[in-house]
Amino acid sequence: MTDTFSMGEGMVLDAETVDLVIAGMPGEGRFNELSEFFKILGDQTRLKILYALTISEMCVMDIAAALNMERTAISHQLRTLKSARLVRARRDGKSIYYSFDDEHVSGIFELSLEHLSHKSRWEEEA
Amino acid sequence: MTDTFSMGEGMVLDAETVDLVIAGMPGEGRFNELSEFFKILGDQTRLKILYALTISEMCVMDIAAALNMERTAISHQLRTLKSARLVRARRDGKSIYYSFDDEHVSGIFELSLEHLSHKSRWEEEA
DNA sequence: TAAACATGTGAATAGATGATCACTTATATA
DNA sequence: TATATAAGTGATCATCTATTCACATGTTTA
Repeated sequence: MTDTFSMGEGMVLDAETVDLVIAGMPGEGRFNELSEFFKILGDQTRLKILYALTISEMCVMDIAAALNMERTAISHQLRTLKSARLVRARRDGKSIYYSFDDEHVSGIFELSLEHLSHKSRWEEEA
Repeated sequence: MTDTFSMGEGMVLDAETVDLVIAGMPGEGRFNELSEFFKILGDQTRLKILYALTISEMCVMDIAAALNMERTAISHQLRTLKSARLVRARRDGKSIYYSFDDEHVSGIFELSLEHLSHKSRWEEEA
């Protein structure tokens, strides 16, 4: 038996593995960044906006028209995407045009799309 | 002026782009799968569990000990991860051991970790 | 079989979130 | 400058979600 106490939480079965996990565990801030990033992608409206921006930079009203949604809803989501530095805004007259903030981000996004569409389990069950 | 109506929603500035986006837009189900997948990854506890499982398969109490969290909380999240087919359960006596459901999933996960840790903006601001 | 152990489950609660509405800001133009 | 246009903002509301608590299920072993 390798049972032992750890972190004042109670018995563990495999103390060695638990210690390994704890030792290698990334910091709290790291997990926070990661989860925040995925949270942003965890919304259909935002995903659709990002998809639209892979076609071309677009102004708010055109995005709203393409997604058949209210402008304010799009505006709110664009604000979220902008805060997360996923998209960038550029003013041109009365309109404001949005696009991916950089290729790095659009890269991650398109790569995720690719991997998940690659005949995965999620596809099978649709 | 290329202004025109589209989808009964109102004026658009660039009808061509809007139509392009609409034409190429993946189905609703597709976006649903995608957002569901990212939603799962958009939680610190679940990310930590997944990280732990990259080290080794583990039982519930050991995961709870490693993350310094209550067992029921871990149990609930494991249920979520299992429903999403991200992890698999294997009973061994009193314990139930969890691991990644397949390499495809752990691949996506580790790849995401890699890409985001690659000196991205999120790192800079931490 | 009874007790101990590992995990699962459902209800409850607090906190987060997305869409909508009314309103404001900013720009262009008649 | 007054009006129209495009977008942003703050409050509200309905919904969702992560954790906790009390308890149930399933397994081992004394």
